[in-house]
Amino acid sequence: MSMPFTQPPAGRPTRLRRACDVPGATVSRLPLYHRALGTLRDQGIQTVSSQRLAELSGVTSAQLRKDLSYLGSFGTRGVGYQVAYLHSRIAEWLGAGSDLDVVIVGIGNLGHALASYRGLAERGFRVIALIDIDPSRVGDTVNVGDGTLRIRPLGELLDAARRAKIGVIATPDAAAQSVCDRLVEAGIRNILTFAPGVLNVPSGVEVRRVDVGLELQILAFRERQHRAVSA
Amino acid sequence: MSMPFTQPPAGRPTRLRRACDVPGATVSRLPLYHRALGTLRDQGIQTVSSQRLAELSGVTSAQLRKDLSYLGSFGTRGVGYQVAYLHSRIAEWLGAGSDLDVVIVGIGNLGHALASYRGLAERGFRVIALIDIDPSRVGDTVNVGDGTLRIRPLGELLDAARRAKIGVIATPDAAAQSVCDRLVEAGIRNILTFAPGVLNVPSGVEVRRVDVGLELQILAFRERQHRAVSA
DNA sequence: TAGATTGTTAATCGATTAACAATC
DNA sequence: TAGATTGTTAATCGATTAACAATC
Repeated sequence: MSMPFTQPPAGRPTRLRRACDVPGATVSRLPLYHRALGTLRDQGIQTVSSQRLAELSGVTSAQLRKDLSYLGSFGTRGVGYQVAYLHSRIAEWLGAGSDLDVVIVGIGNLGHALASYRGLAERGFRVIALIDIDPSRVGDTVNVGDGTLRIRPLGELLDAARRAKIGVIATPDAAAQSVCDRLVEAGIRNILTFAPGVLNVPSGVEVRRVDVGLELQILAFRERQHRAVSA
Repeated sequence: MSMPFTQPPAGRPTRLRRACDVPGATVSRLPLYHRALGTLRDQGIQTVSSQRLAELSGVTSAQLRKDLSYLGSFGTRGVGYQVAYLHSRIAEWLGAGSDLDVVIVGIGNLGHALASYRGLAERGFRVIALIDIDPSRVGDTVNVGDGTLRIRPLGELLDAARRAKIGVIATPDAAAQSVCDRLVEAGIRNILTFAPGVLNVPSGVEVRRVDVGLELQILAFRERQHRAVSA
C-alpha cells in the first residue's frame, strides 16, 4: 500500500510539529481528511482547495486549515493542496504504511464481523490473532483480510498479544475487565473495547470505547429534545 | 422494564432545565452514569456519593456533579444520591421506558451482529425491521431481542422506516448515502451509520457515525506519539 | 454541633470561528 | 498586476476544574 511520495509544493521548509502538540480534536479528524483525499486521488483529481476538502469531510474550511496547520504547511496560497502529497503526509502521521498488528478477543457475532471487516486492512491494520473462551468456538476458522485465522483458546491470549500493538475487546461486558488486564499484562498499550463498562487501566494505556447502545441513547435524547422544543 | 419511581429526597422543588440547555458533552455522559447506577442498584446499594459514582463512570466527581446540575438537583448534601431515584430520573431524560423503534439496513456480518445484540433491548430500543439489497439474504430470519425478523428487500425500506424513529446504516460505504436519502425520505430524523463516509442530510436530521477504522487510526496515532516522545 | 457532601460560582483550559495579511 | 487561497492571529465559544458556601 505504499504510494510514491509526491514532491512537496516548492522547496519550502516544511516545519513539522511534535506529535504531542497536536490537539486531540484535530487527531480525531485526520482520518476523515485522509479518507476524503483518497477518494479525490482515486478520481484523478490533483489539486483541492480547503473549501472543497472541508465540504467532503463535513467540517468548515477554517477548521480544516487550522487542523492542517498543526502538522505543518502543505498547501500553496492561491492554489490549494496537492491531493496525492497531502494524502501521503497525513497517512504518514497516522502511521499507515507500517502495518499495526491487532488481536481480537471475543469472537461472537461482533468479533466475527470485526475480524472479517475489510476496512481494517485498507487502513493498515493486520489481525494476527482471534481469541475466545468458548470451547465450541475454539478451532473454527475465520476469513480475515488476506487469509484465514483459527480461533484460539483464552490460554493463548498472553502469547498472541505479545506480538500485537492493539487489543480489541468484543466480549460480553462481564468479561471485559479481566480480558483487559491480561492484554495489559501482555504489554498492549492500546485498547479498543466494545463492552459498555468502564475499564480500569494503568496510566500509559490508551482505551477507546465504542458503545452502540450509548450512541443510540444519545440519538434518543436528541429526538426527545427536538419534540420538547417544538411542543 | 419500568421501575416504580423512588421518592425524591425530601419535598424539594425539583427544577428541571429545558432539554436544549443541556450541553452535548454532558448528554454523552448520561448513559455512563445511568449504567453505573443500574449496576449499583442491582447490587442492592441504596446511596452513592458523587465521588464513588464518578469513579465507576470514569469521570471526576466535580464533572459528575456539574453534569447532574444541568438536569436538576437530585442529591442530599452530606449524604449523596439515592441510587434508584437518580437512576430512574436519568432513564427518564434518556427517554427509556418509551421504547424507540429501529430499522437496520444492510444485514452483512455487522448488521447481523447489531440485530442480535441484546444490549439494544436492555436500553429501550426495539428492532422492527431488517433490510438488505442482496436477494440471497432476503427472506432469511434473524434472532432479535424478543423474537425473529425476516430480512426484507430494499423496496420495502420506505414502508418499514415510516414506523421507525431511528435508522441504522450497516451497508458498505458506497451504498450509505443512497440508503440515507431513503431513510430521510421516510421521515427518519435520527441516523446511526457505520459507513466511514460523510453523509449529506437536510438540517434537522441527526447523524452519528461509528467508525471502527477511525478509532483504530486514532489509537495508532497515539502509539506513534508515545514512541516519538520517549525516543 | 461536627463531619460530610452537594450544588454552584469563578477560573482555567481547550477548541472553534472569523477575519485578514501573506503570497502564489 | 488582479484574483484566489493559504496560514495565522485574535476573538469567541464551550467544557473542565477547583474551590467553597450551603446544608444535610
